[in-house]
Amino acid sequence: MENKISCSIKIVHKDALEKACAALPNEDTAAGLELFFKVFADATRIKILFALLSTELCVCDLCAALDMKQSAISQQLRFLRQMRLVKSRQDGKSVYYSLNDDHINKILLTGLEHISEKG
Amino acid sequence: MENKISCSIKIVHKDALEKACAALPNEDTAAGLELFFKVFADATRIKILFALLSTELCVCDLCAALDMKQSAISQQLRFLRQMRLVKSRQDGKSVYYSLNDDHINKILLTGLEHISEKG
DNA sequence: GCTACATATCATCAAGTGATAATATATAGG
DNA sequence: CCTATATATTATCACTTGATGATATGTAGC
Repeated sequence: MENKISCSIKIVHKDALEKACAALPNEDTAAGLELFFKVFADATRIKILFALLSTELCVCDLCAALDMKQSAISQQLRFLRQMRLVKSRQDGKSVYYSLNDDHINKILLTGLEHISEKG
Repeated sequence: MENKISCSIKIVHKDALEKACAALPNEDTAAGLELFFKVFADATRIKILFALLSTELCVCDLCAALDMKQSAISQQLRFLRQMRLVKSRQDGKSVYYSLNDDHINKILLTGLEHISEKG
């Protein structure tokens, strides 16, 4: 029998299963991680963040840099603002966006390292 | 005129725009980063990775630990395998999965740090 | 070969996502 | 106040995604 027990229908490995369950994050943590990584899981948002790494930019600048429609940029900026990754300040008719999180650079670099390692 | 030039319709900031464009990743890099982060942008995959951090597990174990259908687990495992984040070995009728990437722990920790900082 | 079990794959479907066009809001200048 | 510009918001739509059920593949024991 080694370390196997019957679990309703299937056979599972008792010790391993207990370890696995103990290692699992709770639902809130899992959802939080999912949301955190989702922010970076989109090419448009990634480009916006890279652009803002170099300098503060208004919405128009981002539209020009990414060659995308203003509404699309604004929508992604709203998401990034809600996630507290960017902040905005108004000056005249323009709204200037800049990064609001010191870790963004590190996070993006982690990703870059990873994809450069894989062929 | 400060630093503004006319760009087709809108007004952009020349210096800032040049910096932003220079900072942009190319399409391949952006797509690679998007894919990389997408792997972690799903609660089911996150749970699988956490579970595998603790020990090697067969598909059945993961189904039990996450309380999900076998086909759903297998699909996510296939994706993780294609991304080279996990590897599998067959032993009898079971297939055992384990992590195939040293950075997974670090990446997950980065996410955990980040969400714990935000209220 | 037949059966039982474990895993993989496939088809389907509901939900989420992101770009677009259209519209609304806000600001500056006359 | 009226106009032009900049940004935000909304509705729509095509596309993606992830879970499910059904089915196929594969392995072990008889």
